[in-house]
Order: sequence, then C-alpha cells, then structure tokens
Amino acid sequence: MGEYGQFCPVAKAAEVLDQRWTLLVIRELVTGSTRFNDIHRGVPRMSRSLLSKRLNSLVGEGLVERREGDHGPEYILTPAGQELEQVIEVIGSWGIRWPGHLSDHDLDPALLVWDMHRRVDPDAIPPRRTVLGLTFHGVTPEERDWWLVLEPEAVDVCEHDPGFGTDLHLETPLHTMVGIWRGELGWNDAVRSGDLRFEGPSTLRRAVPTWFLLSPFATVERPPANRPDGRT
Amino acid sequence: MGEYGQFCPVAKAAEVLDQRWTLLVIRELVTGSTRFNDIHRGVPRMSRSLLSKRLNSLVGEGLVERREGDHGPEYILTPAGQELEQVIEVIGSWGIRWPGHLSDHDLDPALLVWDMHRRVDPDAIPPRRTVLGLTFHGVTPEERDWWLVLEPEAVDVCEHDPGFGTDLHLETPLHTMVGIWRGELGWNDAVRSGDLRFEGPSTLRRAVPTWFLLSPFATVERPPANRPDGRT
DNA sequence: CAGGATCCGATTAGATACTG
DNA sequence: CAGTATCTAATCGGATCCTG
Repeated sequence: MGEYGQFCPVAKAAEVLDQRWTLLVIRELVTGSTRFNDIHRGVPRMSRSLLSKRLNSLVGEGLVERREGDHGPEYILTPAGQELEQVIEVIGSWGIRWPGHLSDHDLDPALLVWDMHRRVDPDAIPPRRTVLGLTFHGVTPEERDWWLVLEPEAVDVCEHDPGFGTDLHLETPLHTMVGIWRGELGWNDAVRSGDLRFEGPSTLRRAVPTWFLLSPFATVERPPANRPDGRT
Repeated sequence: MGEYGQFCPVAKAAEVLDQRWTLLVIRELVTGSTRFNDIHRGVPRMSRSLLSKRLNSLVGEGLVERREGDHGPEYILTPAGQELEQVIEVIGSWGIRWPGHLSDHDLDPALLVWDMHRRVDPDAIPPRRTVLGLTFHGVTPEERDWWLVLEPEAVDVCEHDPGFGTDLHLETPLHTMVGIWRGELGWNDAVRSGDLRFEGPSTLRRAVPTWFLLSPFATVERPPANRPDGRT
C-alpha cells in the first residue's frame, strides 16, 4: 500500500484510512476502548501483531496517543483522531443501508456479545446483579453459550457459566439476534415468530428489550428497496 | 484483502471501500466523470488495467452501472453509489484538516490542471474564448507548461500550445498554485509575495481569481494549530 | 477510445513462537 | 497483560503488450 501521489484531500486521507483493518481499529477507539486487549476484542480476527503495528502507525500519523496509564498502556485518540468519528458514522450509516446481506461468516457471536456488553443501558437494567444467559443456534459448540453479568457499574462477558445462577435465559439463532442488533427486526417480532425464546420470570423477559441500546446504526433509515430480490 | 468476518456496518462498508484506489475512483464518479478515460485522468497513476478491474468490482457490488452510451461505455453511480458522496465529503473534509503536509511527490501538475478545468465558473469567465497559459516551477520540463482554453460551453486542457494565442499567462511554483487550490493562501497573497506572476491585460489579471471555484474542500475550516511545528 | 491478458516483483498479512 | 520477532505463502499492483 501506500501513497497515491495526489494533493487531493480525499487521497491524503485515504492513504491513512485505506489500510486493511485501520478503519475498524479506529471504530474501536471511537467507541471508547483504550486498552490493547479491549481493542483486540473488537477485531478478534486481526492478528495481535498486526494490531500492534497499526496502532504504532496511527501514533506516528498523529491520530492516536499512547500513554502509560496506571494499569498499563492506553491508546487515546488525538483531536485529529477524534474527528474521525464523523467518518465512522457516515461510513457505518452507508454500510447498513447498502452492502448486500450478511454471510454466515460475518456472524461472529463473540463479537456480538462483546458489542452487547458495551451497549447496555445502566439505567434500564435491574439495580442488582442480573445474569443473562445466551444460547445461539447455528454456531459451533464452543460458540453456543454465553453469559452477560449485568450490574449498573459494570457489565461482564463470560464464555463459561459464572456460577452464581442465571436469572434469565435467551435462546435464538445467531442470525436472528444479529438482525435485532442491526435493527432489522424487533425483539417482539422474533418472539412472535418463535425464533427467539426466553426462559425466566416474565418481568425480566419483558424488560430485556429496554436493557440493550442495540447497534449505533440500528436506527438508520433503510432504503425503500435496496435489494433486487426484494428482501429487506 | 477481502472480508472482515464482522456484521458491523462499518466493516461491511470497509470491505468495499478499503480497496486501494477505490475511494478515489468513487471520488471521480461523484465528481461527474462517466467515461473510462475521463475517470482515468483523475487517477493518472493508477494503471488502466487496475481501473478496469475496480470498475468491474463496483458494478458487481451494485455501486456503479455500466451503460453502452452513444459515444461508448459510460459508468454511472447507482443510488447506492450516489450516497457515497457523503462519505467522500466527510473524508475529504477530514483530509484537508489533518494529514501532514504535502510531499513534492503529491504535487502532480497534470492533476491540478485537470482539476482546474472542471472547476471553472462558466458565468465568470469572459464570454468569448480565452486562453490561459500556465507555467509551473519546480517540476520536470515536460510538466512545466499548460494551457487552459476557456469557453462558456467547454473548457479544454492542453499540454501543448493550442496555437491561437495566449490571452493571459500565469507563472508560479507548483506548490503555490496547489496551496491556492486547497484554500491555504489567496491569489492576492501569492501575487504580493511575488510567488505568482501574471502577464497580460490587467482586466484579465484581476478577473482570474473569480474564474476558478478552487477545490471543493478549499473552504473547509482549518484547525487552529494542527501542526506541532506551527506551520499552517 | 476502451479495455483484456500476462508476468513478475514487492508487500503484506497471517501464523507461530517468544518476551517482560 | 501487552506486545515483538520472524517466517512464509499469498496476493496485489504495476508495467508491458495486446485487441477490437
């Protein structure tokens, strides 16, 4: 990769943003992750060595500052980097409207759960610790079961049963949950169609849809008919 | 390159836009070029075979439609492609504010003149044919001299003297003209500093700054001090 | 004008292993 | 936890030449 040899601002920006994975790393930083491992959880399929390299590049280009925090290194967006939030927003808004539908390979449960964990509305969840169990269909056995430990101060993701009881359990094909996450169908639609099932007290069941803020792009308006085959 | 394996809209968009040169090709299409050679003049350092390949990809992804026009093939943005104008705008606005300063390699006179030719204000130029000669310093001999033939109906770029007389001549270092183009200094600043010199009738001289609309990003507001070294 | 085909060199990204 | 180092296979892009 590299340079374009153009004075055009679009070209100069592209020289930075074009690089594979760079836009997604920036998305993570814009989202608020600052620690290496947190950033990596947002781009799990990126090798750690490449992530390291990209972060260094971003520091060199003045978009990111690396700080030695009390608990280890932190990566913070500089003013130049912060302004890329606009870019992420516009690209994401386009990206949910137009590109073709998702392949199975795009449906990564680890990523979904990680996303869910950081879009919890602390004011909506119960005041005391609540464990939400998740079971996805259509995935490998290791990716089937997840737990979210919800507390107003912090939310944790577990790949194994945390052990102190599950208050509510949710079971659904992965693509249905992703569809909900992307705003392509509502919680209730999924329940009514039988694709999504809860197990647990009905007060909790009814409350779940308020707990999660969904994808930041879920509310982007969709084109009337963007698919030749008529699918929405 | 290729896929990211993420359902995130930013990732899905990046799979398309990430590709080297793709953003610049889209910029050309957004700008209004439809013919292969016209598009290529906007990305002269891209090989024609790669441009062909990229255009085919864009057609396959539904961003571009290829039509057989009366005068040959035409590439037109689909609705999905047209919406990328927002993306180009935001990226370019960022790109003129933040990335470091231009290297000599970024200063391509052919590109500048091509850009100038399509940002002429037809209402501002003289009603009858006017030939503007340009001489750049700091470039190879072949890139030194250019002519713009301005007519209200059409503007032509020539690498050789078109032969019917030059009404006004402009001489300046290339980087100065690029600076003007990018809105980093004014025409009058350049004249006063002695970097830019006109030869020709003073009525034309005074009118030139109104003829060109400059880069679409020339008017983007700049950060107070984006350079550690204090340069603007 | 509008490309397609081919070849080859340069990069790059992924995998793996290792460190403080 | 937070990376770095190394190696290799794949790919990508540019240059060149060719076609209708």
